[in-house]
Formats: sequence, C-alpha cells, structure tokens
Amino acid sequence: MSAADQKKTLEEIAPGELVAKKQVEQKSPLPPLEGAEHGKVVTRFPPEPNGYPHIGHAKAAIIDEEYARMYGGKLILRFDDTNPLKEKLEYYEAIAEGLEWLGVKPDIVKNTSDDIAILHDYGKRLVNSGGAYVCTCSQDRVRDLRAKGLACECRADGVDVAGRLEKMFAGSYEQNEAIIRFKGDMADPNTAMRDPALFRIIEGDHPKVGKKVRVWPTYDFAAPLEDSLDGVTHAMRTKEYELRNALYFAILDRLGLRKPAMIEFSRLEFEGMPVSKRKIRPLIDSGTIKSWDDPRLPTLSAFKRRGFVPEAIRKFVLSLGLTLAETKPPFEALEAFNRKIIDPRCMRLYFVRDPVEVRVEGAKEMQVTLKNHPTDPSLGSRKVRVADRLFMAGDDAQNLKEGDELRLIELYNIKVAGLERQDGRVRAVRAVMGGDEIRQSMPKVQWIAKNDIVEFQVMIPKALYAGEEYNPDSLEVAKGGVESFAAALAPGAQVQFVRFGFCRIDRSNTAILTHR
RNA sequence: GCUCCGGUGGUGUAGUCCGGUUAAGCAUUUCGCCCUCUCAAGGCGGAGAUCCCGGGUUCAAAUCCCGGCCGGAGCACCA
Repeated sequence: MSAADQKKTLEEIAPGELVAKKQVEQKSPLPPLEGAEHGKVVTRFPPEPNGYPHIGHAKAAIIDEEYARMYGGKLILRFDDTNPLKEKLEYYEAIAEGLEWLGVKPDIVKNTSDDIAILHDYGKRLVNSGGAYVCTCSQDRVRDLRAKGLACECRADGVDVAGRLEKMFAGSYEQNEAIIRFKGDMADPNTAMRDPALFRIIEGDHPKVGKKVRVWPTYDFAAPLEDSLDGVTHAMRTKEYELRNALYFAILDRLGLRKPAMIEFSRLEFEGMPVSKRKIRPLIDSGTIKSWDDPRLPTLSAFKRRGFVPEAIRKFVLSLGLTLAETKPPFEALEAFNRKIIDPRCMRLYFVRDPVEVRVEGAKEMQVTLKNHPTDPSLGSRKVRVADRLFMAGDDAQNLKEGDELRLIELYNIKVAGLERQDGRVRAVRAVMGGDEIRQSMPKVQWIAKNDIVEFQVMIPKALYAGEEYNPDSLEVAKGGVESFAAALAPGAQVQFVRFGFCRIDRSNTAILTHR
C-alpha cells in the first residue's frame, strides 16, 4: 500500500488521528545552539598570532560572532599566544585588521598570555593534587612510550614531584629537560589521553611578555582553562580537534571548573588555494609570489585586494552550515554572492584586451555621453570624444568577416568593409557607418576612442596549485587599454569592464579581475 | 597500525537525533525564455539525486540496526 493510500485508509478508520509532523522553522542560516539562553551566550575566536588571517579564520570568526549576536551574547577575541617561538606582534595586528574588515566586532579582546600567572597557578595546583606530574624523559622516549601505551618512571609514586615542580618554575631545568604531563590513561585508545604535555619550557622572546616567562602552557591546557575562566558557554573549533574533547573536559573535571559546550565544524579551504603556510611560504621566499595579499592567496588581505566584499564572505560562510563533512566548497558560490552585492554599485566601463584599431570611414568627430550604470543614474555618466578611429578587443576582431555588422555599444553600428591581417591575425578593421538602429540580434562590443585610450592591464588570478604542484600559469595578465576615465580611477575602485568582468583597481594602470 | 569523524543531483548544503506529510528543499553550475545598447544584475521556466554499497528491523527507511567500501582527522614539549 502506498503512503497516500495508507493515509486515506487511516483517515477512514480513525478520522482526526493523523498528526502533522511538527514544523521546525528557523530563521538563521545556522542551527540553534544546544542549551543556549538568550543574553547569556559567550563565544570566542582564538587564533594564534602566527600568520596572516585567511578564509579559514574568517569562517570560524563569523560563526562565533553570528552565534553571539543570535543570542544577544558576547564574542571574545582571544589571541592564543602560548608559543613565543611562533608568534609575532605584526600578526596580532594583521588578525585584528582582518576581523575589522570582515565586520566581526569582538566585545572583548585579550591574550592567553595575559593570564599566564593564572595558568601557572592552575598547573601547579593540578600537579600538587596528583592530576599531573613532571616528566624529565626525552622527547623521543615520551613519544615512544605513548605509542606503546606505557607509563614512564616519572609518573610513579615516590618521585619528588614537589621538588621537580619547584625546579621547573625556578629555572633549574633547561628547555626540553622537563614537561608537565596530564595524568590520563597511558592505555587509552584515544591517544590524546595518553598523558599529553600541559606545560613545556621555551626560551624565547614573547611578543607580549618578553623573556620573563619560560614555562608555557600547551594548547591542550590553555584552551579549556581560558574558555572556562572567560565564561565561554559555547566553544567552537574545527573537527581535527575532536579527539581532544575528552582531554579538554578531563582537565576541567579534575580542576573542578565549569565546562563549556563544544561544537565542531569542518575546515574551509578552496580547491587549488591552499591555506597552509607550508605551501605558501616557499613561494613567497622564492619570490614567485610577492606578498601575502597576492590575489591568488586565500588570505583576507588578498580577498580584499581582489575585490571581494565582507558581506559576500559572510553570506557564503553561513551558507556552508556547520557540517562535519570535509569538502572543498565551490569558489563559484562565493563569486555569485559577491557579484550580486557589487553589481549595483559598479560603474560599467570599457576595457579592450589586445586592441585592434578600427577606422570608420566617414565618421565625424563627435561627443557621446556614456552611462556609468545601466539602471542606476546616480552613478553618473561620462563624456567621450570620438572621431573616425577607435579600438575594439582583439578577440572580437578575430571573428569578423567582411560585411559583418556590429554595434559599438552606446555609439553606432558599423559594417565591416575590410580586414587587414598579419600572420593570419586581424590587425586592423576598416568599416563604414551602419546606422544607429539598435537591433537585438546584432553583436555588441565595447570600444575606446583612439584619442582616449590608455594602456592598461588586468591581472587574472587562477588556481595557485594544481594538485600538489604550484601552477605556473596561476596569474594571467590581460594587456590592453581602457578609457582615460577608467585610468583615472583611484586604487580600490570596483568596476565592471563590460563583457570582461568585475575588477578592482589595484594601482595605476592595473586592475585585478575579481570574477566574471 | 590503533582510535575517531564523515559519505544526499556536476558542486556545496537542508532534512537524519524523534522513520510516514512532496521519494528529497535551498544555493551554485548549466540550458531555454523575458528584460536589456554587456557574455552583468533582475524575472520566469527546465535539466540534473535508485539519498556510498549490501543485508536486517518495519505496513513504511535518506532517516533505526549490522557488515562492507571510500574519504578525512588524531596519535608534537604546534595551535
């Protein structure tokens, strides 16, 4: 019996007994938070200031903020700076700037290193209460025994733990000589629980606290403590940390501290656009890529430079949801969001790639007014003087045949009278006036008056990586010309070059293609 | 190797916890039409998924159970 038949029969036998499945409506693109109370939600975005912010940071920060706002709560930006060897002052700033550009406004900004004394205190407390111990084994031995699931002597009773702890903080141990380890379970199938390091000694110059501190907590210790102490109610992190959840909660349990809820989501990365410094740094060091805002990179500064707007990134990120599936979302979707947002505010200007000269016989010099936007008059117009010589795009010219008619957009029609070729390529076009009637079927092309053209180039970013290899064709350069009006635009201006694509002016005579 | 997490149209997701209302919603992509002095945006419409595979439970399974297969992650004194 089909579902419909069953339903019908049921209605006959027991009218009114059929209950409609409850409708779960939800406004926000994100699912509701478990146990969230309005006004009491605290989330946190905890980047390590060890590099420039990228699209992966954006995802986490946006989700964190979105939830804080959704529930009228607070967002904490916490620089997770517990490794002086990796962190630099410029990265704190870069991250803060990146978030500001994104429109993510934290309610509180702090550093994990601000709380180093508190963290030390809890660490000592944990050791003194038997929840952790000082291990003086070599790194190799620790790794080896963890793999085998065996404990070392340092964990046994009878070791002078108090003395070792004292030595650790007093500076008697050298770097790598001693660590504080959580007393977990060396036989736990979850290897994260096999007595992980909680503190280690690092001789370094910390960007915020200098050389004063040498005993630094690891992420595994700092994260749960900070979250709990800061009042975070919902902590979110990417799913590669999933196995550490047990440790996170075990630490808080042993210290008797409040436990936040933990939510995971997958990392965000685009195909051919790696986020990892391991893949980008060599290209920078070798000069293949000049800077961290190169338009092929997934850094926020690159997205900005390329012409993506924060609203588009936010919409895109939220459209991905909180899935755990590891996929590479379509870059085209980001482009589509961005296009819809910038379309109404981009002036339509002419860029001709590989210009080919057109001579229109009998054309008199005249002045035309061109609309800067097809539907929005507030974007204004511009005046251009045209005589009998102008340029059209090389690709458009190549397909011409004698007798073809085409429309020079917002100017007039022309009829091809002759083509001048060189090596089989059309080098110049001779044309005659073809009237002014606009016909839908007629091809329409953009043009630039000969006396108005300015040399110009557009950089076209492509996939940086093809599989595991650097893509040597990742940056295409389209050379050509623009109207003098476009050449005069200030860097940062976003325009649409008609029939070419949306671009952001990067510097004088150069733009970057945002997307088609 | 051990442990954990994923697997829904070309792509990304919603739905899966609490099985049934439309055998699957949205976005992107693509195609067609309308609009249009752009191959943009906007409007309308179409195409595209045996919901990884195989069993089982059930009147009924994308949803529950078992077993596979495939993909990813963790096993740092990095975060």
